[in-house]
Amino acid sequence: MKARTRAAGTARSRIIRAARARFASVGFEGASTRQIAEDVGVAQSLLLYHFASKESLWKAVMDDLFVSARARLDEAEQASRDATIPERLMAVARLIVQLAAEQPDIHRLMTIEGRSESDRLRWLVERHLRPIHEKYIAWIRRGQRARLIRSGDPVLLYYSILAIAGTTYSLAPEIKLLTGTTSPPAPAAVEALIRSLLQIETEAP
Amino acid sequence: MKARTRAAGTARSRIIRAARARFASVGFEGASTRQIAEDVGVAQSLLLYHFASKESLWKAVMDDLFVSARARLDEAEQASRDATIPERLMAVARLIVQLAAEQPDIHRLMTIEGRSESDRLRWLVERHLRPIHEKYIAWIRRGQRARLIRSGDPVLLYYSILAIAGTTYSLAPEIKLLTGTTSPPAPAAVEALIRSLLQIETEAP
DNA sequence: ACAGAAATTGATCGAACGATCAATAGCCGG
DNA sequence: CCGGCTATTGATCGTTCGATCAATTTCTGT
Repeated sequence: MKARTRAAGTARSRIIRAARARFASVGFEGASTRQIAEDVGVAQSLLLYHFASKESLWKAVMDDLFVSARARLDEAEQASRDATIPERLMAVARLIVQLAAEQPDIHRLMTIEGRSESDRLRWLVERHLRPIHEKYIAWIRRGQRARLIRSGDPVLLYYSILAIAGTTYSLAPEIKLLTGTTSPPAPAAVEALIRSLLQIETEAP
Repeated sequence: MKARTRAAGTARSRIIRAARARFASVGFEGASTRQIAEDVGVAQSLLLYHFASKESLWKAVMDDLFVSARARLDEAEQASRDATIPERLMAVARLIVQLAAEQPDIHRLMTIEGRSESDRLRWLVERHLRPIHEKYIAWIRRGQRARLIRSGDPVLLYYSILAIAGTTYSLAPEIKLLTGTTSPPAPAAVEALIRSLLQIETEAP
């Protein structure tokens, strides 16, 4: 059992990593299990041994992504436990920017899936997105009631944060072609933009 | 000749419209010419008669999209000819928001293509994106020199405008599933967010 | 060392893919 | 009313897709 998990783990995780990259660049329908298998260097039939179908492989990729993301979000929440609501929100936003910069595939995968009402999107919303999003949208509401965050539809504000944080890094290939710039913007610059957007005053300690 | 163009026009344009929807929802690789043909109600071979290949169909979709978009952008520029740079930029931003709301497929298509460095992206950047983007990025620079727009990387600011304007409407299915909201945010609310982002003072006439 | 379970492979299925092409239907100028 | 072009179709090619399965290698517990 221990050994099985370890042995399968390495192959499984290599498959998940390759699948994440493929799904992120050409979408679910465009990605092929054969191409993913070739990326990893294993037989195509091995993919469907570890994951019953292409769809369960996709779900495994998403689970893998969100389990670690949610753990880090919980950390950030705990670390900012004693701060004001706007600053707690900015702490979360900072982590979101950081995650987007480290793994632009996250935003790519979500924008690919979020645009058409599919069964996969429904699964993703109920399993991962709702628990995260509803919490932070509630935070925005609290901040607005205290007049510490600009007014306006909290959902719109929340998705704008995700949009700014993600787009900058997920569209890096386009920006590179357009400007010739090789290195993407620093997370701190993106964070400052989000602060402007929410009209949160910079702390003056 | 006249009759050919008209007769071909209707079929051609119906194919382009259906192809745009398919490419926007499942990406280039995921879309199939057979599925598009079925949407239109014509034979699959007709697609490859009007457009030599799947790739030229995609290019025709993009041309169709950008020709009208650029015309409307030119209009907006002309109409705001005598305003200050920040207000001219806001006029353009307002139109971008409006376009994104009317045709969310635009943003979907661009975010699908912009994430991996493909020949199609190179074609898109050189043919359509560069002429548009470079102009407005230069506008942002001018506004910053006059201290009328917040400082920071102009490219980052520009892509943030596109991100906020587009994401709100292109991720409508996700937002609908998450919140149950049926109607997307009003363009005016999105425009106000962009104004906050750029730290452009509201006109006080 | 060996039995049994787990991991991995190669062959193969039917379906769908992009593309090609010959045949036909529809139209317009004369 | 017909001759010539255009638009449209249906059949078909080779390839690739997701999936299944039996055979084989690799590992593990005893």
